Amino acid sequence: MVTQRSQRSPRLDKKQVVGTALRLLNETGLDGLTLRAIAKELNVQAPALYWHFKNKQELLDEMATEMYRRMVDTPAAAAGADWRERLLAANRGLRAALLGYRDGAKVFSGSRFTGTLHAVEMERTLTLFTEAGFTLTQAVRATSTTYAYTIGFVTEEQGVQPLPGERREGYDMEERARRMADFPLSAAAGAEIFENYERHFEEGLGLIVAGIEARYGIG
Amino acid sequence: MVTQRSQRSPRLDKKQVVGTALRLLNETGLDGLTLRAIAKELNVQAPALYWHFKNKQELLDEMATEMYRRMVDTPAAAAGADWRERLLAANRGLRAALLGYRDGAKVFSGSRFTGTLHAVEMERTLTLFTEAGFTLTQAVRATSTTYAYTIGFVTEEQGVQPLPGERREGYDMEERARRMADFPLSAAAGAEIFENYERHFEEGLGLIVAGIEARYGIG
DNA sequence: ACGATCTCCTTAACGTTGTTAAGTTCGATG
DNA sequence: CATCGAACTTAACAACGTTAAGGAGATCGT
Repeated sequence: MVTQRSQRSPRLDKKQVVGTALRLLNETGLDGLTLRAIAKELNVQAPALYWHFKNKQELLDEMATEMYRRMVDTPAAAAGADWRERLLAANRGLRAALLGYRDGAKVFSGSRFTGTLHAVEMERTLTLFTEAGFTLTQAVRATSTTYAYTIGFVTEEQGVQPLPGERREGYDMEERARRMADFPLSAAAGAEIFENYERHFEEGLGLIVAGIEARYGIG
Repeated sequence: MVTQRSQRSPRLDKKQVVGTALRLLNETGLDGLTLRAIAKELNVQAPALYWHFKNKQELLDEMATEMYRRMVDTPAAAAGADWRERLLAANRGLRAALLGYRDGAKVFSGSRFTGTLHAVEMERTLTLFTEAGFTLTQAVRATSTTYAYTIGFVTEEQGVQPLPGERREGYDMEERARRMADFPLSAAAGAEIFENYERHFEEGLGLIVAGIEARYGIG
């Protein structure tokens, strides 16, 4: 039987698969991201992927790691000499990275990093914080509190707005207003919550930074 | 053919299905929570569930709503006359509710509430906050910042520790210490992060509360 | 009392999914 | 040039969510 590979493409490697999967993620969403779809995009049959990955979760782990890698490579996300600038930049960068992919927050929080890049970055951050006067415990709590906030925030955000510009079905503001007729404050709050995610995120992040300053006495 | 129902149980209703599904969730996890498994538990065939729910997502939405309902019914979670006590109680209650079910945070953040109970509760909270001196915008941001934090925190927590006491594979502390040999601060931070979730959560929540006080000037 | 109707479930089946087993191609190596 | 291992293929499996069609049993109007 004739070989099926219509296109004589060079051999697959992990990086290529991960890159294709990430690109496809934006078109299909996490639910639609099947191994067969990824394989088709690579002119390959689905089981071929099992040569490079133990299973789908391992591919997802690699995707999350690649998302993180690209985030770190973004100059803005790694900037900041002062601890406060760094904290802001890191979390803005994280949010931007997650928003860069449909269901980005879900992929991220459902996977585990491979390699040690995240450790390198963590070490750098903790060093900067302890040198700024934080104890190690304080440094850990400051950074992981904002981290949890950002992950939670974007998870919510992408539940409503899968990609910037799009809007998930069932989030019709008019219909919401109708159901909220008996709850005036909540109705008014809706506009605050479901619009202007950017500003909303900044404000929350600012609250946490203010709390760190107040609580740990480091201005 | 003889009827297959071995046990002449009374008829199904939504509440019963949701309750069974929630109980089963703790045994199987979200991945193992199949319609067939739920149906078997109810001595029913899988398609029977489609009489009560449009699809699986609608059942998950109902499960999330029921989780919320039980949370609100817990006295501790609804307590607090002062805004600060209320904020603490609400988020401790939320975390406890999520930890009550395996993959609770995932179920919660992947679903949408049905009914208007959450609106009732939101209205109550926003009323309390505005009466305490917050503007509506401030009230919304204070509450939803802590909400995002809690969701994000427990998502992380359950990624490592599916149920209190259990521990997901791949989170062996010894092996982690070995990989972190070149990153002393991060290695030391590990103990801080992966143990003592309770205290860690409280500390982060405290940071946000302190930030709200500092930023909005409401003591 | 009795057929009609509606509710709630059953059986059967479909297409898709992740994954495994076994065989095939092909470039590098001895 | 034969050999061998890496990197694929085809074929198949069990399990999943979901739909279609039908059947039992209570309820109701007459």
